[in-house]
Amino acid sequence: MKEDDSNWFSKWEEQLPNPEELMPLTQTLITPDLAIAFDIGTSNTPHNHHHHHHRSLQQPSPISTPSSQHNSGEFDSSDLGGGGGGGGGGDEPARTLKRPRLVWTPQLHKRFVDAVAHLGIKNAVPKTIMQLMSVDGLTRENVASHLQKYRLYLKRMQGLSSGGGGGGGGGFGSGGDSATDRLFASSPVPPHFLHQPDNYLPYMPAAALQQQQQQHHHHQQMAAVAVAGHHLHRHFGSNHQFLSRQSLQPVVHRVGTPVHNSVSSSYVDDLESAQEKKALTLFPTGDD
DNA sequence: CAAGCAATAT
DNA sequence: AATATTGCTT
Repeated sequence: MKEDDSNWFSKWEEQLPNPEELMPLTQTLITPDLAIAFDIGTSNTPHNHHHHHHRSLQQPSPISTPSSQHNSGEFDSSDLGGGGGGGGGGDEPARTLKRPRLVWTPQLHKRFVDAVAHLGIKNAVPKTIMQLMSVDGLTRENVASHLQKYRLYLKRMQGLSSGGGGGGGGGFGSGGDSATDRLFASSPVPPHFLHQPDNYLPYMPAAALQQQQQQHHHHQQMAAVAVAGHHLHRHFGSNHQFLSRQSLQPVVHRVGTPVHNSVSSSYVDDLESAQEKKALTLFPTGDD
């Protein structure tokens, strides 16, 4: 029996490239206008009239999508977002702008799980998780939706497996694992997730609580947001994945806060289940 | 308003 | 299928 395409696809998932490797980080992917136009609205920012809308939501990433193995670096990213893209005449699409669907890559999910783990179940609410993840482009709703699903996944698991559940690579319902579960299963589930949320870590989350949507730091953080231009099809031809990075804003960021943002830097993503034990230093504290 | 959750929509 | 969105409750 030959392993069908799913095989390479699976491997691709696991070996998921880190942003650093793929992203030359040549330019800001999301323009400030766009950024504020979109996600900030989640909290407040009633209305900013900005008649300037760039539609450069995504750029043709140099990334070879799994399917485009032999991509020639063509940018067919085309419209996307609508930005209206090319819409032609109308350049007032800002109102109807829709964000592309977020693709939860294993790496991104890992970040999500890490955030939840470090926050504790109790403090792990969408807004906080979102802030802790520090991923540009992530909205509260993105997280909320994912969190909901994730909780269902956890519950589902508590029922059938007490032992294999958390194991990275564990978690396989006997016959009940859907592809969705594969995503969730790709990251190690902290043990206390599966139990009753007894009061753990009564302290510590303080450092994590930052109020700011706008990111600061002009350094490498990890932002791996992939957006689907169209429906995801794992077929050759049309499949674009874009890794976006943090968009740096010219915003003056105050250093007056005695609290260090070590939050973001405290993250160390390690791929434990990876075949390769390449320890990814997402936050090279040394290169600073 | 934010969060949680089920149902529903795309 | 995977996410987003909506409705309703807390």
